[in-house]
Amino acid sequence: MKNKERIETILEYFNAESFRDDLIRWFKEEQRLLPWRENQDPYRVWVSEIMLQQTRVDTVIPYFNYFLEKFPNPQALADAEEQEVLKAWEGLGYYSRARNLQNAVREVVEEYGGVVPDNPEELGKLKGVGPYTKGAILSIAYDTPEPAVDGNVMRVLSRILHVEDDISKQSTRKLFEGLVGFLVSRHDPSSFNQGLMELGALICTPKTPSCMLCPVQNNCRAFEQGIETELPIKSSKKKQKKSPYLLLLVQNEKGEVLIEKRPESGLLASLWQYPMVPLEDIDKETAPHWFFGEYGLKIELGEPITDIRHVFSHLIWEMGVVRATVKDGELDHDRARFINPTDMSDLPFPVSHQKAHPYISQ
DNA sequence: TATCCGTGGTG
DNA sequence: TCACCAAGGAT
Repeated sequence: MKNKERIETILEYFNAESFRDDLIRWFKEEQRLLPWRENQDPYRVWVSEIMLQQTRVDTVIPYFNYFLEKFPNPQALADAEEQEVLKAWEGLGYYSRARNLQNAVREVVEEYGGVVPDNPEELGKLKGVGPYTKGAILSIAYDTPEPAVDGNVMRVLSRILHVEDDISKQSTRKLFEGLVGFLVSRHDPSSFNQGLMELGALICTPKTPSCMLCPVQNNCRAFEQGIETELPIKSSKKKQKKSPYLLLLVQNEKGEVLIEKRPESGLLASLWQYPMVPLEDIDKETAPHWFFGEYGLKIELGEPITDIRHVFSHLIWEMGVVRATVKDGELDHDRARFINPTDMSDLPFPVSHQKAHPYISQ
């Protein structure tokens, strides 16, 4: 297995014993007192892990307390109406978590006598229980040495072990599960897994980690090299923002078409384009008669021609192309002019070709 | 594999 | 102001 070789390479000169001991010692001394840490009740651990998915600890605490007051055990949650459960979840977000949790709890009540399974196979089949939650329940509630890899763990171990894999890729999580599988304490897997997450939450934070306070600083390769803020590698999949426009083909009495020059700096600097108006700036009351104030023209909108979509790395223009004719006024603008369409025969023409650029180089 | 699912905090 | 998140999972 290729992953196994990588794991062995990564851990070859790593002092796992020292790391484990320091981490667990620190966790036992410094861990926050949280409601779900009062005992090892698998049901409480389960509920807490679901609530904590993509959700801050401070946000979860009051919900957790209320939820367990209302549904103190699997039977109580199984017997409740779904609307009752959703009501208790109201404001937490990701409401499918609540529905899945209740469905899974009902399955536990019916299939396992109300006892949360203590093995990976049965646990992993439950709705809403993925690889992380499965490992968290097994290790925290049942002291089983299973990896529980979440965002904290990947960030912490990326730094500790100097792993440069992109943590936004799903395959990377498997690498870290393999690494934790070797590193996890057989003696106290609960404190080890929780310690990794607690370290990520309190010390090894995303932007400005408190390395001077870190209990495992001596075993951190990123700190040793001064690159802790460079890790983890995470390809920001920030989705392109969509910007809807109206692209106007404004014709004067000679049949010429209006084009404008973009600003000299910024996106597509100094390139010519057909006038584009953000859709949100258009007053639908005045359409189709429209005073094109910026250019000193009064125009009348014609029929829509087509839609053009232009994708940049960081944004998307979605342009509705509309024909328009000049009704009145004189062009008065230093960065706009009318051009004879036949002069543009060799230039990209956005109307006739969907994939062509909406702007004109010159 | 990429997207979607919610909300409130933050630099 | 606003992108980026914070103990993921389902599809």
